[in-house]
Amino acid sequence: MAKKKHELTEAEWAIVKAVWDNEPCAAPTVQEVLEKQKGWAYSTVKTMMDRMVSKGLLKTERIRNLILYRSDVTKKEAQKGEVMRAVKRAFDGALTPMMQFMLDSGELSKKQLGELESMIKNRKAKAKK
Amino acid sequence: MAKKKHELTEAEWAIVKAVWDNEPCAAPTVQEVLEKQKGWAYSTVKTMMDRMVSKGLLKTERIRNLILYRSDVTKKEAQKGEVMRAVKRAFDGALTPMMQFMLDSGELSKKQLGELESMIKNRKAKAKK
DNA sequence: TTGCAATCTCTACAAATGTAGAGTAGTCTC
DNA sequence: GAGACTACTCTACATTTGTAGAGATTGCAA
Repeated sequence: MAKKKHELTEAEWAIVKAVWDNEPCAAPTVQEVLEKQKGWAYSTVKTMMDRMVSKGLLKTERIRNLILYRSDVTKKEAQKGEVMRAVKRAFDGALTPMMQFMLDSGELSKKQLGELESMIKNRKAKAKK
Repeated sequence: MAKKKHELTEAEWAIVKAVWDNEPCAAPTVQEVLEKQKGWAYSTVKTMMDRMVSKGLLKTERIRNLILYRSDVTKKEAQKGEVMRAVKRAFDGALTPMMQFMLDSGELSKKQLGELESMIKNRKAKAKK
């Protein structure tokens, strides 16, 4: 089975995050969360969730007439899909130039840079093995 | 004037890259590039390019009946738009977790890690000032 | 049993995005 | 001038994504 591509739309992100935070949960639960964040109506949310089921992003379990939703894409999978899409589009698939771009953005504090440096050292040590 | 948000669609990326590589250029030039890459017909490309003009991503200059296109978004602006969209969607707007995620991806060689480490040190030194 | 709340289903529409063919217009060469 | 070539214009359609109201169904409490 081919590796599934997880490239979520803006609305799908909002929904899957709400599901991650509440799963297993019913559609009205997700709708309440997104009513506050986006002002979405129940039928909006339900429609999109059912589409996400069709797309393999969510899965359902029926208990009597209640439908419980669970995510079928992990947070890491979704994040990877988003990151790799950005890398592919904006940096022709090259991870390092994108990291350099982010470092050059000037939005990282000295502390954050220090943390990243430590992480890189750890990474290098492991890569040495 | 508010800062424009540059979040390009998949097709827009393909087109703007071709324009960057050839500007100023006419639509048929872009189409030839994308015919090879995507199999797109002239009218497909022209339509999308004109929509991009409406969206402020490209601009035109008419010389007799020939229309020359130029990008109205720089590579850096477009890259920033893509990166920040990914950060916002997948990491709730936090740059550092995304960089950590990328470091954890295991796709960087020891050499690349070393280069990044050097860059971070430079960045830290500058941030100290 | 009835009424109400909760949830689901059905259906619809709009905008954005992707895709393209047919027709028109201008220029250049013969 | 005619024809060929190049580029533009006009128009259309499909899919995807976003958005939602109205109606139907089920379960529980009174």
